[in-house]
Amino acid sequence: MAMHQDVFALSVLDILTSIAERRRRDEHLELHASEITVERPRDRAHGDWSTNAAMKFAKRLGMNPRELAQEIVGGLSHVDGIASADVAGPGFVNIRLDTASAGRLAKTIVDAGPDYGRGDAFAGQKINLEFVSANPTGPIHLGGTRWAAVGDSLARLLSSQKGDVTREYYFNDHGAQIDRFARSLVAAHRGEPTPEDGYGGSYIGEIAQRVARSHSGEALDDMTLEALTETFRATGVDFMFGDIKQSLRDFGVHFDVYFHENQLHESGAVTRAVDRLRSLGQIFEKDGAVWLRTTAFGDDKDRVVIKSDGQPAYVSGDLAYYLDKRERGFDRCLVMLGADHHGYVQRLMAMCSAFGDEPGINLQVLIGQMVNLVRDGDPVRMSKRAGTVVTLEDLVEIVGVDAARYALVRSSADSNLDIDLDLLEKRSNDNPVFYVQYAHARTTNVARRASDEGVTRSEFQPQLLEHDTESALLGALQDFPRIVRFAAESREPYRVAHYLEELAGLYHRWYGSCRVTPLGDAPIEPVHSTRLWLNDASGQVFRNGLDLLGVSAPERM
RNA sequence: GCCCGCGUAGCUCAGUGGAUAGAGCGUCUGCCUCCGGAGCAGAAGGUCGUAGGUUCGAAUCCUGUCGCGGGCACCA
Repeated sequence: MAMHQDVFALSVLDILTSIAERRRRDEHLELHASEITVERPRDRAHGDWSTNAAMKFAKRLGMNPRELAQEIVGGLSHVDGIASADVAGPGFVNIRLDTASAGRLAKTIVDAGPDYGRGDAFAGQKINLEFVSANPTGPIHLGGTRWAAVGDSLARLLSSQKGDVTREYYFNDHGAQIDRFARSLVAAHRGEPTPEDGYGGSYIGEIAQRVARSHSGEALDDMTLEALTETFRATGVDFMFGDIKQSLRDFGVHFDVYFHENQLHESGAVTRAVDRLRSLGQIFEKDGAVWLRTTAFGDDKDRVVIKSDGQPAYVSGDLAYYLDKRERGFDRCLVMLGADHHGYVQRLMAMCSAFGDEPGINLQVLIGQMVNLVRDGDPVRMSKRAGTVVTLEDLVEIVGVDAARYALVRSSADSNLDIDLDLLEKRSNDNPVFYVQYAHARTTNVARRASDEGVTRSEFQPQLLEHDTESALLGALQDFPRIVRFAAESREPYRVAHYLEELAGLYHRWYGSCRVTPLGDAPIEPVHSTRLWLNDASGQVFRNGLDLLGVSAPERM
């Protein structure tokens, strides 16, 4: 498929080079294709493509920008596929495609089908994407839900670019928070109040009952407190984790690997990681503890790896886990963390450097800001099951999977997000996700009607796609592969959602202006079948885009 | 005190140094005699927190400052 953008950039480069040679100023000039940007103008009235090359290079060529722009226009007017080029404003060059050249895209997309938008930007890369990783001490809260939606979508984006992606969940079943969870279960079982540092919420009672039922043949009451706590710990964690997995499945998110922290400690991986760092000269001992010299890599203080009581500190698990991922062959480890863990990032990066790896390449940490549910302008904090936090299940129950995933994935993770339940729940028809889904449903409906009336994709005459709304729609359709690639590279799935909303608007406008089935008894003409190609191409892009977000593309609504 | 993120329309948010700063919702006015009105056309609504700086050009980059959120353990 010819990428107009790239072709035009090369043409501009040729023109600039020949001007430079003519003016014998090439000895002062270094021209690189990467410096020339051919972009979509924000305002479509300015044309299909636009370049600011004249303004950027005017000084270096010793010309004024508009004069240079005029020369570029002269050169571009002979390029294949260009209908016209004009100088505008301070020296922009605006390019307009001829309609046949632009319209051929409709057939290209239909022929490519689900492959339209795929690329190979991440070909050959083995990527580990770790996300959610919520502790099995309670249901997944909203922050984890955001990561489930964003992480799953990011995995789809990276895969669409030929990345070899493994989705991984780090199951933290080792530390003190599990002890508190176990004590809370035991207290609930015995009808005692929740321990001061324990977990509240009705789910604790539920899990405690399920644990008791599953051990009904055994004499729980005769056990020592220690044995009882051990029983509730092991079985309770299993139940809790089963619930979490079920919630994620219901949310449409699956993981390839559930990695248990326990196995790092049991397999000696922690010791091996420390030994490795020691041999690299990054370890020292002080006050009876074993330290990692993270200050050598920008951390604000050194970190304890093995505490003076001989127990491994929390970091040691991450050291071992990272080394394990690298040994499993992942060149790129992506880790998604909530904003409440962002203080940890510098430490992780220092750790990566200590192993001799490159932070930002071999290890990248993505931080997501907090999510709040809001109703009537006030934060919603109560959950039926968990008491003080809102959970994934709560959100899905209220608004459904599609609306929940879409709302969480459509904003940049860098922003604190307030989700308005009034909007998602009461007026769900006006929700952006429905706007996009309806556009898709409309494409299938138009195709159905066309088929009933005898309009088929028998003819394709792209020069007939000449309406303003058609060139705007084609322009957006052509952007899709670029958007997908950019979203994957910047790890920002929300860009796909933003794009789809824009595309939906353009499609609806086109629908209002251009008919696929003729009015009344009017005959079926080539323009109708050609428009059916455009309609079906639009539907295909909606499907491909929604699929990248993990949101369904219904045929009827 | 130090570190990270964010301050853009009434609300929720886009805006990859470019042209008149955008979308959805909300408000107001039109459009169902034919492919689904969950739609379209139009109106109103902005000191891009604030003060400087860099640049031909700044919402965007830099510095200060104010506000909001989050974090600063031999806890996990």
